[in-house]
Formats: sequence, C-alpha cells, structure tokens
Amino acid sequence: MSAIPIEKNDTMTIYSSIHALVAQAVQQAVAEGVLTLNAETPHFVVEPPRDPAHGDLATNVAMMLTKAAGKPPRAIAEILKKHLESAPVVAAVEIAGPGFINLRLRETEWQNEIRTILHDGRHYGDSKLGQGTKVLVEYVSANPTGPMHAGHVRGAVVGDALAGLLAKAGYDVTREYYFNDAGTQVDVLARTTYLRYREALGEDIGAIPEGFYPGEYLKDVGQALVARDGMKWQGKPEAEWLDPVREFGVQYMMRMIREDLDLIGIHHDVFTNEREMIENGTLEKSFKILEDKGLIYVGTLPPPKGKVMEDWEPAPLTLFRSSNFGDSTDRPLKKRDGNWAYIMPDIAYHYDKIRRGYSLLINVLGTDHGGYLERMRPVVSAFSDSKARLEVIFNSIVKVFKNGEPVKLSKRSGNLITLREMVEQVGAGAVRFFMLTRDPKSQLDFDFTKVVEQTRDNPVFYVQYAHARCCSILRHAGEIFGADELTAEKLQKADLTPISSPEELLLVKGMANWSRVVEAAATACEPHRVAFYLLDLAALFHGLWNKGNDNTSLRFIVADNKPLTYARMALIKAVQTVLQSGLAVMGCAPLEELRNERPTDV
RNA sequence: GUGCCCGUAGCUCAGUUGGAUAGAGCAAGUGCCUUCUAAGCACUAGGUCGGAGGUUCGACUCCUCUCGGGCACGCCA
Repeated sequence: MSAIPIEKNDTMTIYSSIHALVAQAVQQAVAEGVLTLNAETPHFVVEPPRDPAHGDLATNVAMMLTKAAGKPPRAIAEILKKHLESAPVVAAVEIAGPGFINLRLRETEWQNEIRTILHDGRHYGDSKLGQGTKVLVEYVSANPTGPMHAGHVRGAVVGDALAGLLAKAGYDVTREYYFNDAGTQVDVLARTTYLRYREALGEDIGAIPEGFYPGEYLKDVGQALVARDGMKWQGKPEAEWLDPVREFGVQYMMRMIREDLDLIGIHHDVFTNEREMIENGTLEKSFKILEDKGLIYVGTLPPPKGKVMEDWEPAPLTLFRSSNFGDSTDRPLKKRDGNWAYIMPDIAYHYDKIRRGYSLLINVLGTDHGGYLERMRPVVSAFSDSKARLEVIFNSIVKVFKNGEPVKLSKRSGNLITLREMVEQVGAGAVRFFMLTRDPKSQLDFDFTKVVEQTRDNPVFYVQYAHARCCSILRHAGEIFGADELTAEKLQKADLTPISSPEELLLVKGMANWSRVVEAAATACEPHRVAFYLLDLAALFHGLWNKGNDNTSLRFIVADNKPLTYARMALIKAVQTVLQSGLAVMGCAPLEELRNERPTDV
C-alpha cells in the first residue's frame, strides 16, 4: 500500500491538511474497490477530541459515511484506518466508540507548528473563509446628541472586534457609522445649543426646561458657537437660527464622539448620515426602485393586534409589500399626511449599502431594537434580489458597578458614566476585553473594581499576565543567549526536538486551535469566543509554568541545558505570538509587564 | 394576543454549529513559595443541561408542545 502524499499550501492548517488526508483515504479506498459509495462523501469534521486521551485529532467520517457505504461505521473505520496509517505524518490510528477514528500525529508535526507560528507572526490564524466577501459592519451609530457613555460601549466594542475578526477570517470589511441628523432629536440638540449659546452670551437661562438636553457638555457647544458667530443669532427667530445651529451642534457632537471612540481605539472607515441620504436623492431613488419592482401599493392596514390604541382610524396608505419577504405585515412608507414614514431613511440607507456592493450587512444594536431585523430584512432582500444577507447582533445592557454597588444611570438628569471616565479609570484594553467576556446576548456587569483586580477570576488580568510572563521569560533568557538570538526569525531555526513532553505538546495543540476559533467565531459573528480562547490558552500556559514548581526540569529556562532552553524559548515566543494575535483581533494592546502598571493603552 | 432572545453546578458563565464520561472561575475542602513573578498551580466535592415528547447510530445543540424570565410589536421616533 502506497503512502498518501499530503498536499500542503500556505493557508493550510494541521486540521485542514488532515481533513484532506482523510478525504484522500476515502477516495483511495473507493478506487481500490474496498469501499463502495452510492452518494457523495458527506460533510465530515476533523477536530480535537474533547478528551486528549483519545488522541490528537478525531474524525467522524466513518459515521457520516454509513448511509452512502451501506456498512456499519466501525467497519468503514477499519478500512480507512489502513490507508491513514500509511501517511507519514500519522503516528497511530485508533477506532473508538461508535466509530470515531482517532489520530495521533508524529511529534515533529507539532514541533513544526511552532515554526509556522513564528513564521506567520501576527498573521498566524488568518483564514480565507470569507474569500474577500464585502461585508459592512455598522456599529455605534449613536445620534449626535451627546458624548459616548456606558450604554454605547458594549456595542462599540463588539462591533469593532467583530470587524477585526471578520477581517482575520478573510472578509473585506468596512466599519461604518450612520447618524441621524434630520429628525426631531437633532432639533432638540439645536434648541438646547441655542439655549447654551444665550447663556454663554451672559443671559440668565435658569434651569434647563423639559424637552431639552440637560447635560453640562452642551455648555461648551454654546461657547464655541459664540466664539465662531458672536452675537449673530441673539434675539433672532428660531426659523433663522435653527438650521445653522443644528449643523453646528451636529458637527461639534460628531467631533466629540469621534474623539471618545478614539480613546478605545475605534475608527470607522465611513460615516454616513440621514440628511445626505435625503438631499442627494438616494431616498427618492430607493422608493422609486421599490415602485418599479411592483412592491408599492396603496392599501389599508388592519389595526395592530394585541395593543390598545384609542386613536386608531383606518386610512389608505402607501405600503411596501414586505410580507413578500417574510415580514408579518406590509409596512407604510408614507404617513397619512403624505410625509415619509420614519423607516424610509433607514430603507434608503440599506439600499445605499446594497448599491455599494456589500453582500453581507451586519448591524450591531441593543436588544431594545427587537423589531428592527424583521423590518429591515425584507428591505435588503428586495433591493438585492435576495442575494445580500442582513444579520443583526443584539447586545444586552451593561450594568455598571463600583465596589460591588450598582451605579445609577439617569439619562434625563444627564448623569451618565461616560466612555472617557471608563477608559481613564481602567484603561482602554481592559474595557474592551471585559466587554467581550460574555455572549453579547447575555447581560454584563461591568464593575470598575473587578476590572482592575489582579486575580485569577479577572480574565483581563489573567490573559495579560500570561503575555507579560512570556515577555519576562524572554527577557531573562536574553541574559543567557543575548536578545538578538531570541527573535522569531532566529528561533525558527532552533532544533525543536526537545519539545516533546505531553504538557508542552498540549500547549502547542492549544495554539494550533487558533485558526479554528477564528473561523468558528467569524461564522457565528461571536467575537467573545476569542476572549474565551485566550483564557483557555493562558490557562494552559500558566499550568505549564507551574509544572516547574514540582519538577525543575520542566522550567522554561534550564541553566545547564542550553539546547533545551533555546527550544523552549521558541515555544514561549510562539505563545506570546498567538496571545498577541488574539488580543489584536479584540483590539487590546498586549502588556509587557504588569507589576506597577494598569492597562492603559490600546 | 404575536414575534425574537434567554433558562446549564450554590453564584457568574462557557460549551468547538449533531459527537465519546457536559466544562471553567468564584464560593467550600486539601496540598504546593530555596523559583524565569505564588498577582499563581494541582487535587476533591458539586448536574434530571427548566419540563415533556419527537427526529437518528448519537441531542445541551435540531423540530413540536409546555413552564418561567427579558425585549420588542403604530401612520409615534
């Protein structure tokens, strides 16, 4: 029986190459007539078994083939076993349980994985899963009426990390911010700005009345307006100042928001706004397109169910046939008075996204926007002829704590925990990491005290500590070898055969999972999986470190054994690299030491 | 009334898209500092995966029903 050659290219991982090997084994068994299939080989997986005692890799291929082959899974596994055993990278093959094929690879395969990590550096784990698909991630999108506060941060971080994750997974990502500068909210902004403007000119405005924004931050805007325009608007009727003051306020707020976002390292590629959508005709055009597709008609909707509405009166309205695309009802695009309904700018905006060629649209929103997905999916389907896909990442609220006590937030009084405050107190990296330590759908408690705690149960610290330890070890080793000898380039050439203990290889296998995590997390649009992966990897590393307590020969630096130590430095450098790669996806800066420092920078 | 989300150890949460004996941290118990950082590590104990059916070689995962909690459900914005 001839050995099966493995075709290997740059983007292949251990898992994908073994997957290919298994597929080849199936083909070969068929070619030799020992296996007959009456259907295509179904989708099977090659993955690390839950229990490491089962081997390095496991595949369910035999169980998946039972129908096509008309044989019990263990019989199929027996046939494939013979083929797999002949592969040079395979050390052992076992059949277990209902028909799993467990593979053990030669140690050199794992040692080579260390070289791959050192070679790929920050690009280790990159995937071509997305195949360059154009994806637009829209996040933050807060209206320009105030600074970023705790309520915005989670969505901002989740969106940004998701964008980073999709980029790593091979998508062509655009980070976009959409703001509403044409509705009543920005009119309130304009009126409040005008009030603060009069205040800045020395008028006594008293308390901020109901229906205005109470926040102190608008005093600055009033003063800035005085600085620019002087007394130009004083005593003038609203009709004269409303437009220019609104524009001034919006620009001021957007500048402030961008500065806030910069504090946690968030920079959108594109800013889009509602006014532009209306003024450049996109809105009219999107309506026309729906009309041309025969999706607009005039009709009367039944009253909404399950909700008492005293003022309900049936009336003929301009409707969009969204029920053609799975919506529970058709939607009015114009109000009774003939003006556009409020969803129309959103519709226009999503038309614009499609027009720009995106086939995957992702919006990051709070769970309180529950109805959004049902309303917008039909829109996206209509404009793209069902070719583009809209996904919404809903994230739950963040509850803020200090010393275990909940911090009361009140938007009405303008008493909010600002993003700036969070970053100044715990550091940008910690804010970002912590926001990603939970599935977005579940509620998150953000405790200022816990985030900076240097203990095992603070995931931010635990992962950073692992990275800092790698740095520390390499610093110490530099005294033996000279720092010049510990670069990734030099370490790649090390003899890695000393890396052979089960504990060390377990760590390497953990690192080899990185690309699988990238792909799975990107597919699920769940960046928090990266945080959990890093936590796992850090635990493996800390565990190995502490093995040195019981057994000095397992310490990374063994003074009287330079070849061994040098090989282990390659391992440490690899761990450092993977941690950095993961932190980079999350947008957190890796820390080189923690002793007297807080995470401060992005 | 309808739709979406959640329900996993005493607490806070993961669970590799259907795989083998369901995992971490905290809290409880035990052991480990002559060290490259004990800011930690190892071990013990803890479960009817809300409940009941179904699909199949195999279900925390998919389907139906059901109970409990959250969020939505206008021509308002």
